[in-house]
Amino acid sequence: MLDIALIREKPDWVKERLARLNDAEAVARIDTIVALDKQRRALLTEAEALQAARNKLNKNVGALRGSKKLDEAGKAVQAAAAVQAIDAGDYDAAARYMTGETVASGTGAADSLDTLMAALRALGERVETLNDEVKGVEAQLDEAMFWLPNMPHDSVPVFPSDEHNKPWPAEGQMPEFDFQPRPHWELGPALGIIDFERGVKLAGSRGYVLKGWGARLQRALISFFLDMAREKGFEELYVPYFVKEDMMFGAGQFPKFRDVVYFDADADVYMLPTAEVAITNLHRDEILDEAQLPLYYVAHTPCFRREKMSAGRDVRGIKRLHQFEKVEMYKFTTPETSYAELEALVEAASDICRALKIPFRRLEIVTGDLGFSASKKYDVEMYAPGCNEWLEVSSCSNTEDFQARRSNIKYRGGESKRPQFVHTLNGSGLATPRVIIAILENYQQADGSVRIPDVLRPYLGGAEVISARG
RNA sequence: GGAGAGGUCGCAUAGUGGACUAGUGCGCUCGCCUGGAACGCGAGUAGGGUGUCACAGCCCUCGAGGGUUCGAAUCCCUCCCUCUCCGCCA
Repeated sequence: MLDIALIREKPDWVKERLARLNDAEAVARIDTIVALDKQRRALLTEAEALQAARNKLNKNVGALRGSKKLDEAGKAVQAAAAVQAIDAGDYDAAARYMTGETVASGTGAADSLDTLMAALRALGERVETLNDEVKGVEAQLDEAMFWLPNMPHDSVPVFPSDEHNKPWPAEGQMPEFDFQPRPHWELGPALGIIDFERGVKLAGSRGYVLKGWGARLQRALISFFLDMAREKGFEELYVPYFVKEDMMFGAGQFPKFRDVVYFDADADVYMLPTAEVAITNLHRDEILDEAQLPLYYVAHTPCFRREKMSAGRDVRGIKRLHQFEKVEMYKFTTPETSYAELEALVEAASDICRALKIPFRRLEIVTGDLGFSASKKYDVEMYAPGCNEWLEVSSCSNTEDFQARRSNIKYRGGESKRPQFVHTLNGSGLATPRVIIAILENYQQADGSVRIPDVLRPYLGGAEVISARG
């Protein structure tokens, strides 16, 4: 969510930023938002003035009805005058007649008090009508605001699409083979550690089963990832794998990416497409102390994605799946430190690649490929020689206060008066089974066996090689 | 899943139709007192919206949403959550 006040004050500046995303729809939305905001405030002024009048008159009517100074005839006279004032729109005068502060002249009919009640009822109904109008406009405004993507940081290269994402120089030793390296979709089944046929039998397209060393390798990786993060100060979390709808809005998945998630209509909950959704909302509706920041969290969860948009793409192997495992690192920070924290986050992901001794590179994401929530984003890609691809194993983003606004997460600074929004960052550290692809393809040997990276051996009982013999 | 009790300010509690402009205690902050502290005394102590140069002011929020009423923390309905007991269960 962007700041409505910023849009109100500098619509053209915001448009220019959004234009960098190559998202014409987002830019066009600004005019709609400005108009709705204006309409909302005009209605609100009117509604609140009337509401204030109603509150005051309702309070005074009790005083009039219960007045000991006035007899019935006297009350009728005051009531009649009050009704006249209300009809004329002079609510202050009406209030004074009702308290007896202004003594009315003339006569009052016997039913003047009833007439006054009716006038108050009518006033109440007008307030309700106006409030409904305000709510209607607010709903439209919220809808428009929720569809608006985040603005790119000034440092993000301005290009229209992912073809222009800027790779940094690769790090690590590129593997050299004296044989033709095989892709993982051959190695896995040959080793008996990936079973595609039975996976599809169980779950349909993109289903897979990891067996034996495949399953153990994944479990080892997850433990290793969590340990790496913990050593860097991330607190480990175990979170729900499904969340309520508001959480999906809070993290920026909804409304735009509604069709990528699995939904339990009966319980009205959504399966996580990433742990980021759960962790973002961990501190929803909270005001944190500045002294608590930065907060570092890490969680391992499965991730469920329908991959509707990419039906037919990457159907081979275990690169793009409906279900995969990911260790997610997450930070809540102050605005001052979030960009330094982003660099540290990418380094944390890179350190895992270094420890596994797999060649990797950082990809600087351009404006046209930033996604919905990020202000700035880096991907980390591992090289896979078998399929000759760079595999995205991590994506690290600073969303600035975009998610914090949606989830209402603030902090109170030392001296500062008003709570302000935190910045949130997320980065995979890392995702599997993609890392399994990289291990199989980088560590394969001529006989089809695969060496186990040194750092994982302690997690696998000291084993050094995975071979078809088991 | 069944039966019952409950959800009010950071925490604890009061509040059964208008005086609630939500009281009190604790906690916290500031001041006075003190050589310094404790005690005591005094003041302050939510969030959001609107508005303003900034204040002020006004509006909303007592789990959520509806309803009754001139007026709802308070009465009615629906839902959510928590607790106790029972049943089932890794």
